[in-house]
Amino acid sequence: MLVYLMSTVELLQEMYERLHGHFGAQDWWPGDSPFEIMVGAILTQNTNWKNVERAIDNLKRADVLSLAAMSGLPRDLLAEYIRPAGYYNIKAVRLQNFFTLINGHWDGDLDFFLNQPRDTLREQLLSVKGIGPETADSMVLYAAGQPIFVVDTYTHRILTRHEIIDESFDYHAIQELFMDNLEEDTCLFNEYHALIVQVGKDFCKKSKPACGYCPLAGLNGIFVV
DNA sequence: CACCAGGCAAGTA
DNA sequence: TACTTGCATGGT
Repeated sequence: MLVYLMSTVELLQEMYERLHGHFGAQDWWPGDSPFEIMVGAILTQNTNWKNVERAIDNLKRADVLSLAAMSGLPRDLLAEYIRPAGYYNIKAVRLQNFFTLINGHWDGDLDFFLNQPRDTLREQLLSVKGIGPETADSMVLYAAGQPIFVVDTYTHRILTRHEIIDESFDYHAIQELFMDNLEEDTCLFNEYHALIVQVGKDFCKKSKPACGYCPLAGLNGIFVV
């Protein structure tokens, strides 16, 4: 009997096709402007998106959802607006650190900032205290529209449960796995990450490995119980 | 009631 | 280097 093992390229393509076939296009990121997307990226850290929407809505109703307006807010007031997103004191500081980068080094010109070469842009974002790899990559991909693969906890959990990687793979290793084996395509990376989040929410919760009806069941020959 | 959500940084050993 | 902890609201 002949056993055929998929290559990594085929595996990641198969995974994408299954997810896209099951969930359809996700059309991320929900946000009306690059600035809103970047604010949302900081607010959604370890936080349900629904709560982020409440915070964004507060900012919109106060008519301060712009770089100029938000930069001028005292920290306490900013924290009050974003309270529903949780961690509001820390996130207020993180937002202000981000504003300082754009205003200080780029004279408040967000479009110019976002049009830098990808790796330079990523480095600048990572230099901000409060912007880590996932937040930076979310901004690069969804606000700047430049091709980079966003990794999150669901990505790590799904890949380990299907024995595509072992526990030791860190953020960068997982990112390389996708980027070395897929076409460097903004639209593909955009959809792929969004689909992973969706299948994670529905089928791959931390304490509920109920993947019986999961669209990824049997991927890589592994039927997760 | 416990647990989780589209992380990150600082502290400890 | 490799864990652990603080941050905090709102939903299930």
